[in-house]
Amino acid sequence: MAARRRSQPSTTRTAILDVAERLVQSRGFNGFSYADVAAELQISTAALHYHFPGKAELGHALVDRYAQRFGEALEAIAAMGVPPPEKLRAYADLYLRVLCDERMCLCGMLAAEYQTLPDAMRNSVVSFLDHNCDWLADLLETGRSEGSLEFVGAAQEAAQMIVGALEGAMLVSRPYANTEHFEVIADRLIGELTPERSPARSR
Amino acid sequence: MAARRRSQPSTTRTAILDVAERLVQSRGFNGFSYADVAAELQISTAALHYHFPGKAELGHALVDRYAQRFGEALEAIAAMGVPPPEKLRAYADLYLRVLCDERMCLCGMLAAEYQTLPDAMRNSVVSFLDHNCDWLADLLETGRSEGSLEFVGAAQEAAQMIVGALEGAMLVSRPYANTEHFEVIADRLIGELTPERSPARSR
DNA sequence: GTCTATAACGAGATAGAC
DNA sequence: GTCTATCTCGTTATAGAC
Repeated sequence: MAARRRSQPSTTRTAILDVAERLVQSRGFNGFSYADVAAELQISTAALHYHFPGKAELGHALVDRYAQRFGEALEAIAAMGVPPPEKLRAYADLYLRVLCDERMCLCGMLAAEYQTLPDAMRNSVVSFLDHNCDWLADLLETGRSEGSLEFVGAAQEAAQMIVGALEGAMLVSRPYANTEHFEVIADRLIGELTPERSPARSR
Repeated sequence: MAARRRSQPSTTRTAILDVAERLVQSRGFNGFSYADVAAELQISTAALHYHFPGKAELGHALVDRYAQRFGEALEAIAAMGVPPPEKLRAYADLYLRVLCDERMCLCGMLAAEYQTLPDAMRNSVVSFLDHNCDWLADLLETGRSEGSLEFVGAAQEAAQMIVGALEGAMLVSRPYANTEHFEVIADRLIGELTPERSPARSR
């Protein structure tokens, strides 16, 4: 029972985070309200304020939880025991899975609203992007040294491009309400990093 | 005097659009209010309602004007009498100039907030993206047939990737409050489309 | 065209009972 | 932990005077 209490961070708190997360990812931090979350959970907004004193605190908890989960997903991919190109594909699939749920990446959404965010949230958004870039740069460098990935210049810069391009792919895909738009971009990105065994036509 | 009146769509109306445009590009459509615009122009919100009955109408006017200006910029580039790679660079520079002003692309911002937008605005955002893709696909196809640009697969798909990647580059660059992040991505994008002999980096 | 005044509503937040 | 009730403020919008 003690063990259970320790691993149970209040079921309501988690439910609030889950609903708020989906709302922010689909409508933006400035596009949802405590009332929206409360209505969906059939509780009062006062209950929300018990768990999260203000919207800023809720937002901060959201992005921190998201970043932690994403970080765990990255570790899982890193541990996967497949070659770098497949890990790169698995990375892009993380984004695709979010998009399939008709959501934008939480931190991509918050990046758009960056200038209106509380300070604490801003820092967490930048940390998320940095962490992704670092992880990717490491993967890219490993792949290049093995010969399984090909790119010019610094791995950090190639990583920046991948993160930016995937976030942008999600951004422009959602208005079309399909995932093909995203997949086309992800495929091209990965294709450009993968050595060509059968050279493409070029004059 | 008649000519003047014809080419003068009310100086206040234009001023409202200018201020609102900047606010939406920096804070989002859900992150600004009539009061913000009114305060900056030192007029009342009632005056705003005279020119634009509601926020939806103002938003629609904003995105339509933006799309028209962007379209004119594309025509100007198309008419430039330089080879396709330079036109591609000029295209990326359109985005860079927006970012230098600490703004997101208006339609990129609205794409993030897409699910909260009035219908009329939604359609205009999609039209903007489509127009950009079509224009780029045409440029890419021309470049490939000339041998000045290189890419695999359909021009439409390569164009989708460029639009998505540039929008994403703006998105992730703004939290870093510099343009280098964007420029790194733009340079890589262009570099990948340019045959090896001339790396041709500007700056 | 622009103003003041105000209505109508929603959002974020707090107090205090249970 | 959750509720009801309430408060304050900001936002959108309208009415009517000038």
